[in-house]
Amino acid sequence: MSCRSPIESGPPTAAETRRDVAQPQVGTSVVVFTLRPTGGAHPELAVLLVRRDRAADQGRWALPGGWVHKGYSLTESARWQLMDKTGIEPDYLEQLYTFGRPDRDPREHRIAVTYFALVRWGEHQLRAGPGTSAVDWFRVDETPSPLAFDNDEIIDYGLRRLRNKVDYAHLAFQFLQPEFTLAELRTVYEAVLGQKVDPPNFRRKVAAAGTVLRTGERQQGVPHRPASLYRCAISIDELLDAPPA
Amino acid sequence: MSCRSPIESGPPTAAETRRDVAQPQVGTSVVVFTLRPTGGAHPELAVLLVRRDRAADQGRWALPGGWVHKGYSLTESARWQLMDKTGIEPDYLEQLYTFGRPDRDPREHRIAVTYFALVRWGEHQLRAGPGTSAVDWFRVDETPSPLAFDNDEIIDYGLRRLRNKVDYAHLAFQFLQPEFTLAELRTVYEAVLGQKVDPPNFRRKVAAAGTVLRTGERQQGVPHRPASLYRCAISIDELLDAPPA
DNA sequence: GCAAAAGTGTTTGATATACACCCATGC
DNA sequence: GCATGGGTGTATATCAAACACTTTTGC
Repeated sequence: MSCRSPIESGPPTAAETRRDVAQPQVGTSVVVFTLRPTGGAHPELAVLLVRRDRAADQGRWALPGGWVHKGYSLTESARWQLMDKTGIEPDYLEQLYTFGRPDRDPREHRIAVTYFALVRWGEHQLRAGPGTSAVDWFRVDETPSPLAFDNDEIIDYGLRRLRNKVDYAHLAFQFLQPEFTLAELRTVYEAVLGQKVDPPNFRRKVAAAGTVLRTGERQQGVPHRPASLYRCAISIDELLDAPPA
Repeated sequence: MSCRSPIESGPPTAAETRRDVAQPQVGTSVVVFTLRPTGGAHPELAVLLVRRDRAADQGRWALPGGWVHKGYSLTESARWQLMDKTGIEPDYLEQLYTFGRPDRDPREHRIAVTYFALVRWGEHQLRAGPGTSAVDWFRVDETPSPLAFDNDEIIDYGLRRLRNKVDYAHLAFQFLQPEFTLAELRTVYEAVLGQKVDPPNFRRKVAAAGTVLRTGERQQGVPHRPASLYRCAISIDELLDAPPA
């Protein structure tokens, strides 16, 4: 218990500035979330996993990803690897964290630049790509344990980020159609946060934030008073992956 | 203005999963902040830069950093490169973001895993390391413009992160001795946030947060009522670089 | 009318801010 | 005493939560 420094481990090897020494491999991994209908009124938060077809944790489920190639940005790499391995092209993609412990992959030192992505349920056709024997969605609290490598840790972190950002930022729209009711928006919050939200207070909150606009249209064919429809009032470009804003 | 997707750029080349294609180089860069006394009552926030001695933006000031070597974690790499290039061994080191646009370095595609670090003024001896002709501190709002590569952008992001975390987390202690007065702690906040803070309210805020403890000792030799001394009540281990907590 | 969910209003408490005021020390 | 900053108290505004209540639709 101290506020001072615990200097860790020992000094490095001899030549530290030489660039001819071997570097770790670099890859991307993506935590893709979606909101899956349950039949009931409460959709559930699900994460996308692929079943590994190759050595090192073969048969285990893992996050989709792949290598980073020279000449392509990290975002491009993540997007393309995700498309290649799973068939999914996400609208929203944001960098999470970069994992680089030498022992996180048993074969060799491999750095993972991780992303998290949000997609609407049903808009994407799953297709298992090279190196994977299956692709599927799993409830975030029911992933097949243990996942490959340090992927449990990465999902935990992605989930934490999603929960932190959903109310202050405007990620919830990524799970909905362009027009939606406030009740639908609220169920997104509830599924992400894992708890009930008071409808009247939620209404005031989003109204005060100014992130939604009434379209003037109303819901139709429901066995109760029809709700007003809304659109999001902000551009996705305002919150895309750029970390420096 | 849309909440839907702007799919960017084109598809990748042919074989996406081959690992024998060239990968970008991987390095770390560190944004080191300190609180530098000014003679007056208000210390100023300063950032550490090195003058580049080699090709590609030679002569420009840049963030200290270097390559990542196989077998060492990213945190270790950042810490060692910082020690090697500047002589500084920071207590607090936290990952910021990973920059990887292919054009961020004119020579070749190079990924930068960036960190930010906090050190106490006067505790470290600056020493220019290999590849650098000088090391020095600069006020955050008076860095020699333009810095090398995309380093201005990286510093902006680090500063934003520091400002966001200083009040809710407990980074301010990293700028102070183990025992300090609340006035000293307040000047840290003021220097980081760039604005005045009301002393009575600040006192209540930190008291309510429970992040400080009275030592029972008091200031001595000041030409006014002596202030109580405090220690931080939390371990640095609780907030070190681990992103997943 | 009744059920069900939309939508409005009100009360309450917690929290942030502004600022008046007293306290303890060196000179 | 007086100046200076340490430290306390208090009034106000703002915001969040809880919940009673009214409205509008299908049946």
